Amino acid sequence: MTEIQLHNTLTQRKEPFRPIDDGKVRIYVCGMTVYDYCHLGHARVLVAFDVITRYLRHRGYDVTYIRNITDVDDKILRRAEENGEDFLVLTERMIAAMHEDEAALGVLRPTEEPRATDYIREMIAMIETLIEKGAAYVADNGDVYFAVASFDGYGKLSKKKLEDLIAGARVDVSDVKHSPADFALWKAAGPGEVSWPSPWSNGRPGWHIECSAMSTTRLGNHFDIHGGGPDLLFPHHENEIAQSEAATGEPFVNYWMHAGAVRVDQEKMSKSLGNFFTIREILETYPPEVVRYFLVSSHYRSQVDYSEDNLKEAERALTRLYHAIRGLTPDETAPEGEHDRRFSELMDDDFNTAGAMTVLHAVASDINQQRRDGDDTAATRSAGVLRRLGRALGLLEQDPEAFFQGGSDDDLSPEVIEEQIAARAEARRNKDFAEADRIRDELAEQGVILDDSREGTTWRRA
RNA sequence: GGCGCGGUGGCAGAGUGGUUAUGCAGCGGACUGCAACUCCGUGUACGCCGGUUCGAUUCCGACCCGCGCCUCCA
Repeated sequence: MTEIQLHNTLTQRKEPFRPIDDGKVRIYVCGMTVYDYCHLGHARVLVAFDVITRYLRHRGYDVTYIRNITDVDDKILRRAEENGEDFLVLTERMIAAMHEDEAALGVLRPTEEPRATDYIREMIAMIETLIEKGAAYVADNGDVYFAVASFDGYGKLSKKKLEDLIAGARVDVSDVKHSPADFALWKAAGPGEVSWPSPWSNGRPGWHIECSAMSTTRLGNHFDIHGGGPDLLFPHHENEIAQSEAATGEPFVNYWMHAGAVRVDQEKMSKSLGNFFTIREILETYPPEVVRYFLVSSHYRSQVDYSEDNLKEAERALTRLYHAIRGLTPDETAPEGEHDRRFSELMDDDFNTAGAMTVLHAVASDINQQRRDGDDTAATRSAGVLRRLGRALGLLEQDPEAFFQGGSDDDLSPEVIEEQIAARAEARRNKDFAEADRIRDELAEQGVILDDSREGTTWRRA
């Protein structure tokens, strides 16, 4: 068994993965800010780290996976105000929606999902420590800022130089910060704004401090992996390192992992650009597992382009895999063989899911051949291998019939389809091929495709 | 401007110092009443220019192009 190699943003290269505690992995991923529905970019991160944690478990690690929920911030408060609702009502609704979306995509729930509002006390304690250590200061207006210049390693993750950041910053004469690069740990609230009491002002936490407080509280000061979306690298993660290491005096995280961006029409999909597709929108057109297949079929660090063609292709490819196991009872006790070995080799190499996908297709080819040769025992075993490998990626977990025939209530019912198939079989027996073809065409128009075989006719929805 | 990533066959997308993944689409054949599905066969691609090498798509350098971050954003 080879050693897992993973790409570390900190060192910008692949490194052998060695957890701090043998056999245990502690991982923290920055989750959603819950003021709107999840878009495909969120799905990318959700699925990427779902695959990573699934695979680490598949390899036998005891994984503690923490993914936070940011349930208080300026965007949330603004949106709640626009909607004329309490921000807690908004965030509860969005959290429920997020859980629905991720469940649809086959994303397993993290070990824990801490919410920022439950960690205000820990954040205040951390800020107090930072002030005591001289790494933070209280501004005249009651805000608290992190003094970036006090932290030697600032910029080590994003490879930025402090001088450049200061030189490039916009000059704001009214700014209460000592340096333009300093960032807020605590923001004093205005009249009527949501706030919590603190030693400095009634206010709310800055964005970055919540992740430092939640990650170190749940996982300890020093843990293995920290992940997130590509745009969190700077400033969010850079600031997390500065705060956490300044406060604890310990190294924060060993491996930083960042997913690639999702693009649409040559531009990054993002909320600020307004060009995003929400997960629920996409699921109106494509089965959830197709969306997952699409995401998993490229490497987590590479950029992906959302397009109808790409989703359709993913659908055809996934159909091929399900078709291979359709009608079989996969034997998952099948001994591990060359395919398992190759799959692990690829996945060990920085979670190369795109490569691993070729193994799934190779197994599907085996199955198709074995079935054609009438070797049901071999086919059943191969199907077990396919199921096993698929599960490590969160794919092929459905009953094939559900995948092929699942539809909505306004679709043609299975009973009607079966009747039509019987009628067509009768016509074929009578050599009335015109009638047989008419029935087949009619079903096709309603999105039902017939597959004839020696054993009879099966159907699936287009 | 600073920092970083990438340019692979019709498309998507892995990978490798020499035997050219995989999927989709296409083409030929088998199967089929005809199709579909499936099977067999078929495609010699690695931005440009130099260098290293017996040999580079793969290593090094320059260049061109695209993208991301530098502001809230997964």
